Amino acid sequence: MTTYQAIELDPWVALGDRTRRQIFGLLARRPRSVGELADELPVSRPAVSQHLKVLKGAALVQVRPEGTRRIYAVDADGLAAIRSELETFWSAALTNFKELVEADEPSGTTKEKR
Amino acid sequence: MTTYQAIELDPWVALGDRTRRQIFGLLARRPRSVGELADELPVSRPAVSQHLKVLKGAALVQVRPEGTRRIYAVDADGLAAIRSELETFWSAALTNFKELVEADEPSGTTKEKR
DNA sequence: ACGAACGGTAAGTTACGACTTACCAAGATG
DNA sequence: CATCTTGGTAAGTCGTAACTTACCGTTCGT
Repeated sequence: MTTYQAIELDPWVALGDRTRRQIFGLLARRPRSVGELADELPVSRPAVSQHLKVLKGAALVQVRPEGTRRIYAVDADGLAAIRSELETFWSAALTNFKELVEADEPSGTTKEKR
Repeated sequence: MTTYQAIELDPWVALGDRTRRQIFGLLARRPRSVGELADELPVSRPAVSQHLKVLKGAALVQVRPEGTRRIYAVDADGLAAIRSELETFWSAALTNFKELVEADEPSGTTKEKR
């Protein structure tokens, strides 16, 4: 229990790692086996395995057994989840900007003095 | 030179941290000073300062001096950047899914979700 | 000018994430 | 069955991110 063996359900944390984002990018292109991924990355196969575990814990990828191989693919639902969370930030920020532009706000929600 | 004082330009890494995502979420709602942020978070003010430095390095926030206070706000461009990167994953995955669906129709390979 | 408010930086501690190698389990293949 | 392939897991090392407290520079108020 030294590493990210523990359940990691935060997709942001999962994609926060460069290597995992690379893996995710490769899988977005097309599903691949663990070995295939490792071949295209500068890390060992076990490392890829561990990263996949995190991505899977974050519901960003899915596995499909195929003989002795495990074919990984991106999980559309998980991707949609983090996407919508980003949209939340986005719309909140946009709303905020609009209020700033309008500059004079009757409602007391915007003004804050301290 | 102990911490994230170094330039951090990766927005994914920046948002990978829970506290920073909280800060970012607060700023998305409305701009705030460092002290205001620290008041709403379970960490010290210097910690907030350090997180803001990372977010700024990732071009996710902007600063505006106002007296002795520094008003931080989300940077629309930075947010747009990470947003479009996510869209890249999204469209790639969608294309991939379509290919998969179109690919195996004849054989006994049926629908499989999750 | 003095002190308080505000915030950035330094320095140091601590926890944990990202690797590695070694080993083990399970399915294909002869 | 023996063995090769494929991958997940264990154990351990190492670097660094996320905190803390202490300190310092600025700007405002009196």
